[in-house]
Amino acid sequence: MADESTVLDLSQLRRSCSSCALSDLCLPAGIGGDDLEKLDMAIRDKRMLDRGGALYRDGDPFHALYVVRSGSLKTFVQDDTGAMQILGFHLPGDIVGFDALATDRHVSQAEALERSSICELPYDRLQQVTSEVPALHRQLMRVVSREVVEEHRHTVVMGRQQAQEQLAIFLKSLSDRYQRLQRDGSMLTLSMSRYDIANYLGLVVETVSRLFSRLEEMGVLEVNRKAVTIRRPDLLAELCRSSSTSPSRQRDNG
Amino acid sequence: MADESTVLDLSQLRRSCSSCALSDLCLPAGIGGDDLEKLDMAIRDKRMLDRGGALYRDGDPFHALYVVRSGSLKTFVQDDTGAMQILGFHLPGDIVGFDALATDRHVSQAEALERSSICELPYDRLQQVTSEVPALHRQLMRVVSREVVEEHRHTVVMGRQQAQEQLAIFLKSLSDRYQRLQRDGSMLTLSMSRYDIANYLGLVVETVSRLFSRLEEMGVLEVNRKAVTIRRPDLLAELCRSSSTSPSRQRDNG
DNA sequence: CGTGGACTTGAAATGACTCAAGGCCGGTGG
DNA sequence: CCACCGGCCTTGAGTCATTTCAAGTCCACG
Repeated sequence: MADESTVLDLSQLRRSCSSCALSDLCLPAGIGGDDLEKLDMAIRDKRMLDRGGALYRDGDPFHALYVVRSGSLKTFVQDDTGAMQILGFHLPGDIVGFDALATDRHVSQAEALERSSICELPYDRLQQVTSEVPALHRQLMRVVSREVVEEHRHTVVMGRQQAQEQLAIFLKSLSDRYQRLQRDGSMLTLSMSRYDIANYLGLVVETVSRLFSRLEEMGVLEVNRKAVTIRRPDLLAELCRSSSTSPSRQRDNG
Repeated sequence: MADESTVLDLSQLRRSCSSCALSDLCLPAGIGGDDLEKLDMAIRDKRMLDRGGALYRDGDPFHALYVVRSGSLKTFVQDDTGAMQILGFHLPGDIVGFDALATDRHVSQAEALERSSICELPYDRLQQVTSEVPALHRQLMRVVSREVVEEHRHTVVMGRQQAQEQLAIFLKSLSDRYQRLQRDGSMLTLSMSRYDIANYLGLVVETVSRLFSRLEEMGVLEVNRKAVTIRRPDLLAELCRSSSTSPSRQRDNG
């Protein structure tokens, strides 16, 4: 799966949403034949990023949206002291860069977690196509809305009081995303570090490490560095909503 | 401020983005005269909500975006057990409802925190106008991008380890929003309950209550139920980045 | 004036953090 | 090929902030 991009002929993959396995996940979803050709015209050459390579940095002028083709990214913000907060992990089919639309400058950063291939969608070309293809406009709004909903999910995870619950939800959601990509949802390859996971969840790395060990002891997971196997999906699902019985968060008491 | 909406003539306010004090904050920002008229056509009658009144519920079919004109809202999700997670608090000029664009159904809820006046923007009309006014399309993307960035901010707050820091940032950000609305940023009226604040930050209500007391003891705030006065903005700003010296979150160690 | 919900406060329990040490692995250079 | 190094990860012990549990107060409202 990791070397897919190196095996395929790069030039062949240029401008070919129709031939892309992700077409029904990312932008072209629900867009017909002729319009798809027009969309292809808006896509610039793919871009390869090595692990740690930056797709964009805080303050960069906005000029494109990006689709992950293979590999994975993290997006994050850093405050003036250099403290980082991870905003999301992005798998193939995910689109990043929406943060810059408001101010024409990126206000977050995107970085490859492993060798990754990225589709670049220059925004001026995209706008041009959008004006010709109303369906694409609608689709673009859908995609950015998906982003909003995805961040709601992140908020819900961070709002949990129990760290174990947070990690369980994180793993389950990763598993779900794997399945949507036709991968085996029980065999996760965590391209992000434990530090990243901890940061994403608002925890410290030791807590995350201990939780992995605990979940392994419980027989839920089999952990081997970055390779995590979900042995008991049923138990994992259980843990996602276990101690949600805390009364203060229980209801809508406004 | 709370009775502004009742003082003004309701019918006069209908379809009048140009006469709205919020015009440079919400959708019409950066849209010229003629186009503004067209936009006005997309706006349906205003809607009043009483405290606790629902603007939309989880599962409701999508048909409009909403602008807060006066008052305030909270948006939140509830899981199957009824546990709530607050996603945001929304002041005049804020637009809500973007969550539904992806699936044509709302996947969150919006509820008034006090008597509030809402502009309704039926999406089909909006789309119609959008096709005639390209600048509006661009503006719409800007606005939803602002939403994305705003949620990033929420994520950063929730990621903090110290509850006091979280509350300080929450109050400071509320103060900043007040100032953008030409209000006195040092006199906050918390229309949301302590439960809501706690939930929004991922804490329990007792912790929030204690923190208010502590901040008052420290001379930072003067707390009087829902009325909070910021006595020492300098100290408050200090607290926002105080204990950010925790090493695990410090840098980008991926 | 009484009731109920929101809020506050105290005391105790606990789960996550901090600090510290050690293990593991991949990469590098001899 | 092996030894060394450094970063990532794990584990342990102790501390502490936050949660939990339990009263009790305040205020709005009927």
